Amino acid sequence: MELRHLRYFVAVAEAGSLTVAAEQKLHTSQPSLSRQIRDLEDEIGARLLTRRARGIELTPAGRAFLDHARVVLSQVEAAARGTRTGVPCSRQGAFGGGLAW
Amino acid sequence: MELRHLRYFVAVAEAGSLTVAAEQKLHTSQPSLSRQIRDLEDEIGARLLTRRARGIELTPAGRAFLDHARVVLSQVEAAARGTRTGVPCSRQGAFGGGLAW
DNA sequence: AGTGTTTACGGCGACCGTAAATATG
DNA sequence: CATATTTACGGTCGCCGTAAACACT
Repeated sequence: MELRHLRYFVAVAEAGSLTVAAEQKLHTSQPSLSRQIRDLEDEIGARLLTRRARGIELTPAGRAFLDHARVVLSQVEAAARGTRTGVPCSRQGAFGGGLAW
Repeated sequence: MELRHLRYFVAVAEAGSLTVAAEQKLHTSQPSLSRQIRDLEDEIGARLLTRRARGIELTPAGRAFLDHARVVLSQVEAAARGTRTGVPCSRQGAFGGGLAW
């Protein structure tokens, strides 16, 4: 698993559609995104979203994983910025700037 | 940045050497590892370790980032396992099993 | 039929491994 | 001079994009 998978999954969950997430949020092709999400589900070993005729819907597992993914991504960003600027993590605000830890 | 960079950096920090980390922990080539660490430093915008004649040493920024990286990696693992098994994150032990969040 | 996702397939970029070069004590 | 890291250089694997096929309403 790579951060790319988390970024892709969050975008899909927020857009509610593979097509919309690919074109408007990730600026990649929809088939490529479909493959990455499939790979993520295979690695986790659980179905994260149900494919419907009009977009997708999150499974319970998908909703749980979405929370995890958001936290991880925000913390990665906070780690990079905090390390770069020398600001200790405990001084950073929660979410959008990462959690304090 | 990808999780690969975090995994590589943690291995190097724990081994205290690019060579040892590459051969014994990551089972990859040392030059490839060297490049990935360099890329990570470039993206963060800070030197994470000082190259010495006998292995490496962490900079203050490196020590800070190491803490971040460990937390992120453990949370990613916890997210995957928690989602797979259906166990809510709050029921998982801290470290080695990820933090509760 | 129309929207949306999946599968098939070729191209290209990035990581990787080997080998040579550089640095440090 | 020995150890360790960096740079150079091909090879190969995987991601990406286009096109066609499939599913559902």
